[in-house]
Amino acid sequence: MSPESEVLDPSPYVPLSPAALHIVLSLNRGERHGYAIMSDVERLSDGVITLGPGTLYGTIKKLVVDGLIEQTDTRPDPALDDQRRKYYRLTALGASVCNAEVQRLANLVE
Amino acid sequence: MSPESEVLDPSPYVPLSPAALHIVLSLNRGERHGYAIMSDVERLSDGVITLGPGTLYGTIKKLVVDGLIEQTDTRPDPALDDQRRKYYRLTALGASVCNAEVQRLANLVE
DNA sequence: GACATATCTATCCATATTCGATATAGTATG
DNA sequence: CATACTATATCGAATATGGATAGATATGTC
Repeated sequence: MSPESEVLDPSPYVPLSPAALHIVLSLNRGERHGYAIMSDVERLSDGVITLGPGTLYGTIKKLVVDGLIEQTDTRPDPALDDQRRKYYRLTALGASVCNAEVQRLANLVE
Repeated sequence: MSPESEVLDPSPYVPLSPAALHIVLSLNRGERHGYAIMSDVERLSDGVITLGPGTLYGTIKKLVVDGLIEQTDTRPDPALDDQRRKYYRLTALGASVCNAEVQRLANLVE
């Protein structure tokens, strides 16, 4: 077991709360800002899952503190950008936790 | 749309809370009493999911009130029984919600 | 430009959910 | 009987969620 794989051990973070799971799954598809995550989750779940602002920004803050996601410096083309936005991406740890959660859920549904 | 299928509409109950989901999934495999549900969930999740007594019995009570599960009258062979146990099974509504949840999670993990 | 509307982040509070401690009692084993 | 395990149940603390509200920026339209 290499030191790196120990650092990336997802077990302390699984299971994720439902909100954290959906945020991580959305970021697993690519970098996004908060509001885009919310829209993404609602669209992909056909409106079944709706993250209120309290849940969205509160959970994002917690995921940053836990080191599962991080804010990015890179901004898109200024013509498409919006200065209010904060973009996030999965960390290596976050990707590890995401994979573990997907595996757990896949087992759950057989 | 028949009246029956409207009555069994799972949409007001999805998504289930994580604890409710695991209890319903366990009962989908057969009738069980509370403590057996707890052991079942822990075993099937390789110890990742542990339902404390507060979560277990509190969630069972809520699921009964909502009509997703119901207590059974039938007891097993007295030699194998334990009078303290309360056995539960899914209702038709509970089975409908279980299917909807499994479908939702399957979509989530692609 | 002026104006209304939509986007975007954020906090607050009420409610819902979960965890762990504690309690009580039946059952099994030696 | 004595001990450990099984089984249900409640309580309070901690955590998670939803909805109201706010305020700032961006976009569309006249």
